[in-house]
Amino acid sequence: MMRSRHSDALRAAQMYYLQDLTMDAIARELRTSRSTVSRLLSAARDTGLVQIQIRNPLDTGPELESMIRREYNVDVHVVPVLESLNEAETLDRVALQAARTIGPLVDSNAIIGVAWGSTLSAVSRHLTRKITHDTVVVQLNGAGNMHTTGITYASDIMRRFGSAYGARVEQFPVPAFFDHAATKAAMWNERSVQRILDLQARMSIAIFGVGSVEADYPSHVYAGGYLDENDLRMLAHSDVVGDVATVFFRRDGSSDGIVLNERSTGPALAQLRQVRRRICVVSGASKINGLRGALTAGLATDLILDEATARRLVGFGGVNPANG
Amino acid sequence: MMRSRHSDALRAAQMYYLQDLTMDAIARELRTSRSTVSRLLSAARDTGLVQIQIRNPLDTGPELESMIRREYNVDVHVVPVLESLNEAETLDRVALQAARTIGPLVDSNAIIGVAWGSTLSAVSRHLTRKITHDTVVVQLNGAGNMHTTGITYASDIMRRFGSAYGARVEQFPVPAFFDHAATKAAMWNERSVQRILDLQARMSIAIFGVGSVEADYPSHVYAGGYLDENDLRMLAHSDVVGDVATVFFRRDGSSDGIVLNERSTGPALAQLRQVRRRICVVSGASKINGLRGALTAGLATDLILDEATARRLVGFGGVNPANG
DNA sequence: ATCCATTCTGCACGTTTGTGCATAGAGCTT
DNA sequence: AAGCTCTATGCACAAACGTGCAGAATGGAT
Repeated sequence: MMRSRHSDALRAAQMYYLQDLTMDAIARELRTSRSTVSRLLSAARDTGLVQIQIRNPLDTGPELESMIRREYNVDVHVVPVLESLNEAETLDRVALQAARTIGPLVDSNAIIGVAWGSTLSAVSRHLTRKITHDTVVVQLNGAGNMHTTGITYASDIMRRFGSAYGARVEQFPVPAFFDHAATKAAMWNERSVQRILDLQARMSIAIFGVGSVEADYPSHVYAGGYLDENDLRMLAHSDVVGDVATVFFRRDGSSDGIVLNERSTGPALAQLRQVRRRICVVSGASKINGLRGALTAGLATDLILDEATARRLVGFGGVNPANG
Repeated sequence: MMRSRHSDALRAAQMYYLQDLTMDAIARELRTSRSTVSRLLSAARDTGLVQIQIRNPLDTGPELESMIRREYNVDVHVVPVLESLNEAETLDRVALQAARTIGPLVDSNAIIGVAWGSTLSAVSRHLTRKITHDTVVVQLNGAGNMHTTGITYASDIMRRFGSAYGARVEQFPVPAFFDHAATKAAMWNERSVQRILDLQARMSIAIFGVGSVEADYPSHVYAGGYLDENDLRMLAHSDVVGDVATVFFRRDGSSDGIVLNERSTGPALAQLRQVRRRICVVSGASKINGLRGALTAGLATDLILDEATARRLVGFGGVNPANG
């Protein structure tokens, strides 16, 4: 019969996770083999039928988390990672845990704003499926640059989000930065663009990393041909420490008077702050300055980051980064 | 150091459930043995650090559930149970799954109304701990009868709820039924009683079973010395099919004119319906008539019941009970 | 300092679970 | 119906896991 696959997975999950039966016992009840049950359960996890959450009671959590929470008024998820791991492995584990953490927050009718970048790309590879309805994934900022339209790169990320949650995907086919602010103004009056802007204005969840000017290996934005020498010099003179979705800010969280933002296609910081749930994912301690700025700017409601970075964020463990 | 126990459990849980590391790998990172990690994880589950939920996508669930959902407008959790199990084993498995299902719904600042009875007693034995703050567990109806004050029986249930969620427990030290409605009216003006009534009025969650007049082995209420022959005769003449928290109702969900209710200490059905989340737990197909009435009366927002009963509820599988 | 009681730990063993592979079955085409 | 492809199943083995037990560690009490 057709009922089998999905419905058996549901039954198996209930019996396994809620009634503590062994797979063997479940196999007998479902009249199948134990290995099938094992696979049913694994399917149940992969499709989001089983949701596993770790909730750490806010006040009893480790010192580190509560310090960050207090200082920046943000929900922190510190990802335990051995300090000996290299950047790539760390990113992978942060991304995996971020994906698992995000899953339960996504619900039907959500409008999910997604940025792009190496962090988001890693996260998008680890998303677990979850069946939702009328969910929309909308791209936060353009991805084109002087060399490519950026569409494939950014759209891979978007597509993964979309298929994980069964959501409609709305791409934003513009460059990351316009050459002229006037072009942006013109485009922003196009109805095709306004549809996207309207979705962004109604986002219920935003997911993004941070770019940091001083990062060891600089974010895409600062190295990938998005900005010319003029731009970079201008950034240096504006005390910019980092960006979120290609919108720049200073150490104190301010962004007024940064001319590059007038040509950027990301949502203004003030608009981003309107979003109910703003999830920032950070891996790698070298992003610390950008992260500090983003948090000071109040851009995130939830922060997922690796342990080493968390430690540096509150100032102990590791070299305290020079800052000017 | 002291950080160890709780905080290690948290780290272990994150690494195990969110990063898919093996216990072996976690043991190495935490510099301990694999068996310790196994125990840490089991502690994490027991203390509610790890929350596992089964969410069945509403529209894709098995036919049975959606039929009930449509007909009674209630969130259904059908507990898969072999038909060959006896009543006690079925109750145990329903109760276990109910306890696991309730856990994630309980949050800080909740006011949880709890009824008593064999079902609730079973549920209370299976609750998993979860750390919350300023949560209150309040008894829905008195438990005294002609022979005992009922305090130990009901309070065992209440105490288990209280300690599972770290909640304050408010007992309701009155008989299940007053002999005279006037006594109830007088008591209801007592400030000590009003404190309880006030809590009940502010409940955010109510958890109860149903009593059914025609059950194979009748609920406590109908056999336990709570009602005298007069009362029972009166019930029969009022077409009563069952009760929730010792408040009676008819097959069509109505309860007006049932005089016994004027002497009962449970919350009026209209008041119960005000509660945001009303969880009804039912095990045993013989409660079918009471259950139908309760659902028709709109008493529950969530229904947890065994498969056999669910099947009878929608009319197939098993003898359709005679009704008058 | 010593003793005791309690809790925690690691080992060793048996149990439970994941998975590669060969086979059976389902669905389609001709 | 035969032939094909693609998926689902069960077996068998290896990996991962839970737990009784004995010894180590901890924290009082004397």
